[in-house]
Amino acid sequence: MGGRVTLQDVAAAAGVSIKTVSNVVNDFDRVAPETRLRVQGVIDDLGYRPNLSARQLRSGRTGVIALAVPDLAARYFAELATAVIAQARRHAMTVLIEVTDAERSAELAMARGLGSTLIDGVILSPLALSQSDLSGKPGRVPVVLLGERDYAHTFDHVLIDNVAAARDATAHLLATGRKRIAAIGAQSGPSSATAHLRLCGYREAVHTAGAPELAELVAPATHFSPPEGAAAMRRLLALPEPPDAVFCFSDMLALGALRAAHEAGVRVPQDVAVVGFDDTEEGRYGVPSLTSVSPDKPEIARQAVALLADRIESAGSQRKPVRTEVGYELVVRESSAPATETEGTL
Amino acid sequence: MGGRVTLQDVAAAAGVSIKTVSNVVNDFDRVAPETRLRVQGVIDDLGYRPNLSARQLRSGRTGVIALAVPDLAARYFAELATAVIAQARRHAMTVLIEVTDAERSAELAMARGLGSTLIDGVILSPLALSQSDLSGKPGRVPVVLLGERDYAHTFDHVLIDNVAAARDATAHLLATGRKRIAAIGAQSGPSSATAHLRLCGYREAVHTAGAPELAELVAPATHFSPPEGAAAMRRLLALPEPPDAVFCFSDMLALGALRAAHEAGVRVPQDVAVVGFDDTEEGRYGVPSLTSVSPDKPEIARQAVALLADRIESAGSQRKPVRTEVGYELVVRESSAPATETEGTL
DNA sequence: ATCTGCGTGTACAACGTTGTAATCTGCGAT
DNA sequence: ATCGCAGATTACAACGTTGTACACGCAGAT
Repeated sequence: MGGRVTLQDVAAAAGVSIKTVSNVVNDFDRVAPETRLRVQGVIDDLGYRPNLSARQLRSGRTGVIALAVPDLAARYFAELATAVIAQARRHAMTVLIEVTDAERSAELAMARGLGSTLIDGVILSPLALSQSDLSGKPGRVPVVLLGERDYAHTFDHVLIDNVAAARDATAHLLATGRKRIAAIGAQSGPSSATAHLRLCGYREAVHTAGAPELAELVAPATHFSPPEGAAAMRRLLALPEPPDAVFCFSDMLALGALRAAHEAGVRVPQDVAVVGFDDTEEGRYGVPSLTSVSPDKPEIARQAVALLADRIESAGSQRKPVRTEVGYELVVRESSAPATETEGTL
Repeated sequence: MGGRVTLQDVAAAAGVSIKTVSNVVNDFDRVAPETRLRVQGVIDDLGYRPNLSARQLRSGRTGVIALAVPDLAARYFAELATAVIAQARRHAMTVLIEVTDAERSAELAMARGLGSTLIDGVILSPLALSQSDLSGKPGRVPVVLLGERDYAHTFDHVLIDNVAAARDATAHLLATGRKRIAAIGAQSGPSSATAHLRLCGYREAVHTAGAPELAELVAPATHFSPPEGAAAMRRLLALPEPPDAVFCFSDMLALGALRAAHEAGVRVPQDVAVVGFDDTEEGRYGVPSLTSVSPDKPEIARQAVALLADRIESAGSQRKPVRTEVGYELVVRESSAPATETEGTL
């Protein structure tokens, strides 16, 4: 089993030429059924496995795609990665995961197709990239972007309607009778498409409801992490008139916020309702369980891999970039239940 | 920038032979300083990047290692993966992540070095593999195992002392005055090394303290997931004499247990203390925050990558497999605070 | 002036695969 | 019997890289 078996070896053992074996392996049609059977037998016996390097060298393909995410430890991306790996398998592709640490340079490098030469394409989840970073020429390899607005139609692109989702989440809080809705996760600068879109949705909902939009209720966060969420929540709770609901731009922020509320002796959802974004498993099993916007991750993965695979197949053909929108859902759990109904739960 | 630049192109532009460029790229010594400088300049100008496929085809290396984990969405592995990626970068290697879904066949395939031919080596975190599965011949590629007992010294191997860690965790609960300590996460069958070791540690501690060891207090769990933890906790709480402390074999189990306790109106840590294992971030930000055994993940990653890199470098040389033990720490948080001290916190 | 030797640089082959084009076989049609 | 033809198989080259072996030029030694 140890030493590599090559086409050469199989060919010798089967008494045919290398190319015939290659044809069998690749399921080409110009092979007589009986030959095919015999060769296949030898392949199985010897345990032949094609050398991907040689294959790529010849054909330009490796069957490996890269998934570039800001942070793998962020549950959302771990779940997304799992979904992408599963989808890639269905396309007979392997996934190489890159962690960009949300650094602009790293994301840019991936978008340009640098990184490993081994990859056929990239699925990139940009956090730090601005629109102008990507508007330029596409790089060496096919790229599919995830989760942002369409970057000047330069790349294929899978996203959810962040504005609508944020609006729905905020509207839900208003519908449960909350009046002072805060937002956690605002980010300034051009590099923060996601945060910006969610903030827009939040504002739209607040505006539609005729509620006052107070600058003091919009809390910034540099990272979408629990510590940032906790810090922001502490600031909000320290206000003279604290909010009675908080819409967090990610579940990690929300978990931090829950934590801060707990420490401050503020009850969730009785005193303040909390809604997150991403619907990660830790939110589902938090105490209280977290209401959250749930993007359809499997569908995102399916679309992204399909688009990338298509782009790879038809290399050269100049298909126009596609923008695919994927659904989401607001999953209501304890953290935003109307104050009256929840008393009994405890 | 689009079309690939090859050694050929650089050589032509610099007026030297292909091999000389290759020598510059690989930092060989048979190149005159001035030539080196000139060639390097052209390389930079043209943006040459070596084709890894061709390189491997020739030299047998890709600079890509695989990390095979049971489940990427499990926070522990996501954090571990992040650490491994960081370490690999320091060795100029890229990481390809495989998800085995804790399936024996998939783990076995990785251990045998199947999967992609592109990889130079594998770091495998086995869950379902039994000792005998691995005792056989090592496969095609170097393999480093994580987190289990030493498999018959066939492979390099990085682990923490699971028995001691579990013993410490349990002893900690006993030290805070708990009497009836339950365990969640027991698994039967030969394929469950981790669970088995942690159960041993738990038993040792209970035994040492002279406490009665009750079979009813040991709850099994097929997966280390929140739902399983919650189900187990519900069963324990339904006992005529429920436990006053629970040692969970993973943080995910513990989070489920916390959840179940909350739903049952049982207070943590006042009524029942909970300790987890893995020290994942969601445990740290849970309510209450989770006491947990914290393996030194960065060190695990460092050792594993170093061992693998060494094994790859010295291919052929028959260095004996190494067993490296890495430290851990019990991080005490709210979920196991002595009942008296915590009253004020709420 | 020739030889030796060292410091540089180069030609060639090979890694395992696949696309192209050529060859071979057998069979029906002429 | 010969030709043509289609199906089946094969030879060859090439992908980009690196190890081996050799060639070149120039110094100092003979």
